[in-house]
Amino acid sequence: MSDTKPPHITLDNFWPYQAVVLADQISRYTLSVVRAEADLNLSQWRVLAAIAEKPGRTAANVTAITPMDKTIVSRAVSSLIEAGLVIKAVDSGDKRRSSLSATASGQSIYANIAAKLNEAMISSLSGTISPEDFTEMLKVFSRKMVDIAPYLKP
Amino acid sequence: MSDTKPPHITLDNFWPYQAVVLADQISRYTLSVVRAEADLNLSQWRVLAAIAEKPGRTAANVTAITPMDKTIVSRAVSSLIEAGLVIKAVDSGDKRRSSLSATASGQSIYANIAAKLNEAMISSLSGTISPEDFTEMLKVFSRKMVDIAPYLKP
DNA sequence: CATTATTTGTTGCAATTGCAACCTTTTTCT
DNA sequence: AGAAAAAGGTTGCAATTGCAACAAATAATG
Repeated sequence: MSDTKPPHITLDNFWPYQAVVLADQISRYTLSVVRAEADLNLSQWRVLAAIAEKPGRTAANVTAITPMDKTIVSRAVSSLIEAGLVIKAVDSGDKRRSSLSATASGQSIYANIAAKLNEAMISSLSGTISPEDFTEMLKVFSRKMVDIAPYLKP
Repeated sequence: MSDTKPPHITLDNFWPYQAVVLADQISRYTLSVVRAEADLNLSQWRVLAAIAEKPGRTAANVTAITPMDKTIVSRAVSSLIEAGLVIKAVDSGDKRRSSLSATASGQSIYANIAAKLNEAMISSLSGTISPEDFTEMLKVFSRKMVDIAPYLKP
């Protein structure tokens, strides 16, 4: 289908690498906000966000939508519970799983940080690209992920 | 300028988070290829790539184009030298810096892994979006991050 | 020129992560 | 039903990272 000559690949024109660099910047920025607003690390923040935005998720659910493995989620949940931001309720039908939800305090911290992150990201968009175009780009991004997935779990 | 109602943010519609998830998948896939082809970790691979694609770079140069801090680069360079993939030449004009370059063995490993990664990523794009469009998209993303940068280094 | 500040790179140490092994509870298979 | 396999979580340990403190060399300043 394509007989285009293989282009010379360097880090700065290899999109997967650029995506990694970008994500690293996003993570560092996020971490700085999270640290300024609460005593949490990035993993804990991600788990709290996943639970707060949709109460009732189990650890496995959180693992599925997150770039963390179950080890990290398990530890993050423990510390969030200890910190009083999350509570765990063992499922009555299946004693292996527990549904997680944020306490009032957890919800409040989540809402506060989410608002700050959202504001920063939104403002970074203004004047560069329309929200519609950006949404379109995001869809492409997501599709990429699906395409790449088969390579990922060999 | 904008009085659009604040949308409800969740992880799956918050683009910075999606970018992080995508990057994580890319990194994991890259690591699997790197491990299959050489005895290197991700940091070592990134440093090797940076040096092999443009010989003469210093550790500071590598740090600048990479999502790693100088600590990690320093350690990666040490191990790459020890493994015989990279050599270091102290700059005659400025004895603090050393210009780095890949040995024949380092070049060969680099070329091999880069080709495999490139092939996989290209094929993952086919039929969804052209590499050019995708690169364009990434540029927009990068510009975003430049906008955010002021928030980043407080 | 002497002193102070910057740049380049390295090292120690604590925090975070990744992997594998493991325990329980369900599910599947015969 | 009973045995084997799978799912949901947890824990130990080694590898990797991040941060701060340092040393050495060069640049900047009075």
